[in-house]
Amino acid sequence: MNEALRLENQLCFPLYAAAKAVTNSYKPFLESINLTYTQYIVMLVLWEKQNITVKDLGACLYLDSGTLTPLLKRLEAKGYIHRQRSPEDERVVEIVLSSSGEGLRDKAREIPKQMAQCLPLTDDEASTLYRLLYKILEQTC
Amino acid sequence: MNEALRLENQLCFPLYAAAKAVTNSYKPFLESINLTYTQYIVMLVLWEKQNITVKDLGACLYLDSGTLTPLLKRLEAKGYIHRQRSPEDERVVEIVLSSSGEGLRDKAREIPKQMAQCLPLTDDEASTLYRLLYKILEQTC
DNA sequence: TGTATATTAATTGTACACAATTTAATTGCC
DNA sequence: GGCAATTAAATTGTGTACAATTAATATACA
Repeated sequence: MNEALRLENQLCFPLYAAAKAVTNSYKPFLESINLTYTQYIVMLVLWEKQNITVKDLGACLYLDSGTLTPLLKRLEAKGYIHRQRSPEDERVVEIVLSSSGEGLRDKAREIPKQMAQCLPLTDDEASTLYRLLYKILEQTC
Repeated sequence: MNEALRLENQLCFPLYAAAKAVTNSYKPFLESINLTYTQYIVMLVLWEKQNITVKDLGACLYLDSGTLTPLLKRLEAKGYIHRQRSPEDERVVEIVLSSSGEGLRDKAREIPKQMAQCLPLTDDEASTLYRLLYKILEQTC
């Protein structure tokens, strides 16, 4: 028997499944502001920065233009952002928060607290998990 | 300013991003046996069980028929599995490992070790992470 | 200056994920 | 036995993800 190939001996699987479980548990909260999970993390960046290029957004979120371009067009269609070519460099697309997107921030304010209540972790466990996940994110080959 | 909405204060984001990073780092290994990551975890289950219903497979892996049905058809097209309706209950589809799928196990034997070398975690860190992730998986509302 | 190289988004194609619905088969209950 | 309710997959539709290619623009440098 090959113990190494047993599903329960994999670390990747609970990581994969827990990530899906958590993003799914956001859905009821995000539905009320008409966002998917990925759209939500894009809005998190824009609520901090007001504007950012597609390239930098991709670097922040580990997403490429194949994912971002259609997603940003959907956010634009919902009126939360504007997309415009940079006048200095026509290759660059700037994403700018609209006033409607800015207003969404107030409605989102309670979401982190509500989500924290969904997660069955103590503060210590959450900070341990946070540290280990960033270690993976920054150093996995 | 709303600290709670800052990207760096979210636990969900490193979870989401690390899960993607890890499944992506499987790609070079899985390419050699012509599997995607999700197909790989399906094969892990079949290498343990030989056969299983679609329903039970979905319960193991937290996937529904909308994901599994087309994925299993692709695995069948590659010759790794057979799909057959149960004679006792025609609603049920049984997934059975083919001899080609069985043979794939030998080629997969080294993958867990290779992946462990990609992850920058000590054994202790890995087991802590494992425990926290299963806690999330089993108890998140 | 003109051209090769590099950079940035967009596009194309494949493969998940999952909600919602549909279809077929089975079970429960009178 | 007959019909409502339930169950299991499949289907449909939307939205990621990401590799690979393309198109447009900018830069470097001979």
